[in-house]
Amino acid sequence: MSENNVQKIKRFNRFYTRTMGLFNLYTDESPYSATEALILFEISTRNDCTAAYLSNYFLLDKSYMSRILKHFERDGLIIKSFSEEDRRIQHIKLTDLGGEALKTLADKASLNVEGMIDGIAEKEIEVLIESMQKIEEILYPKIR
Amino acid sequence: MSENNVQKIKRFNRFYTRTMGLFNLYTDESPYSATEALILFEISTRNDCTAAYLSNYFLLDKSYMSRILKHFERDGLIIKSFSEEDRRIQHIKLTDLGGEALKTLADKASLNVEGMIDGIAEKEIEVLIESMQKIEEILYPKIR
DNA sequence: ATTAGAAAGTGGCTTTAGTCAACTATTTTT
DNA sequence: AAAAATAGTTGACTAAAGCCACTTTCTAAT
Repeated sequence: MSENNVQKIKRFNRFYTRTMGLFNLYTDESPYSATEALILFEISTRNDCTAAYLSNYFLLDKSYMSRILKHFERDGLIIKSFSEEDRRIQHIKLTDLGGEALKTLADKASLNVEGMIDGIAEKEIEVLIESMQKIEEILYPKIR
Repeated sequence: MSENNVQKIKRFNRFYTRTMGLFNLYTDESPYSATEALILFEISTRNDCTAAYLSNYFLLDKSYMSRILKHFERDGLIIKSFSEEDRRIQHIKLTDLGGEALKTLADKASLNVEGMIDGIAEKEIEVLIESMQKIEEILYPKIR
C-alpha cells in the first residue's frame, strides 16, 4: 500500500472538508444545526428509526441524541411511539411539520451546493458527479 | 442546472462526511483535536503564516484562533515573531517540537486513511484517487 | 424460574468549540 | 491629523458534544 496514495487521499480529505465548509453559508439563519438537519433527514428515510440507531449511525453520544430528539419532539417535528415487541424501544417518525422543517433545511443545503457548482461547465459537472459516484461505489463496501 | 445533480452532490457530501467520521479512530488518544492538527499542518506548509490568515483560511473566529495559537505557543509547538514591516502582524513558525507533534498527528491520520482503503484492490484504489483528483481539479477554481 | 448482564433511553454535570463585544496597538485612507 | 481599517488579545457568554449514573426492559446463563 503506497504511502503516496495515503498522502493523496489525505490531501483530498483536507480539500473537500474545507470546500464544504466554504459553501456552508445558508445554514446560519436556521434554528437547527447541520447535525440536526442530518438527523431529521435520516429519520425521514429510515423507517422504524430509533434513538439507538441514530446515535450509532452518527457516532454521537446516546444521551446527546436523546436530548436532540426531545427537542424535536417538543417542537413537534417527530413523534416517538413505544415498540410493541420491545418496550425499551421507541420508534421515531417525522410529523408533517417535521417534513416541512426538513424541506426548509434541505432547500438551504441545496442552495449551498448550487453555489458550489455555479459557473462550472455542464460537462465538468457531469465528470464531477461521476467521480463522486465512483468514490461512493468503491468505499461503500468499507462502511458495511 | 439540474436539481438532480444537486441531489447527487448532497448525497456524496453526506456519504463522504460520514465515511471520514467512521475512520476517525486513531485521533482520540491525542491531546490535540483534528482542527488543531489541520492548523499545525497549515502553519508547516505556509510560510509567513499569521493568525489572521489562519482564521480566515479555516473560517474560525479570530479570538478562537488566538487562543488556539496561545495554547500552541505555551506548549512550545510554535513561535510568534513580530513582523518588521508591519508591527501589528506576528509571523508564526513551527518549532522542532511542533514538527514532531505534527508528525505524530499526521501518522495517526495516515493510519485512519490506511484503514479506509485497506482491503480494496490496488486497481480500485487508483480509480479512487483519480476520482479525488478530478474533483479537486474541477472545484479548485471555485475556492479562489 | 432466577438472576446476571446487556441494551434503550433519560437526566445531571462537565468539557470543548465557537461567538460576541470591547480594547490596544499599529497601519492605511482621506 | 483625523478617521477608518486591520491584527491580535482578553473576558464573558452560548452552543455543541461527551461522560457517568440511573431506570426500565429484555436476553442469556445457570
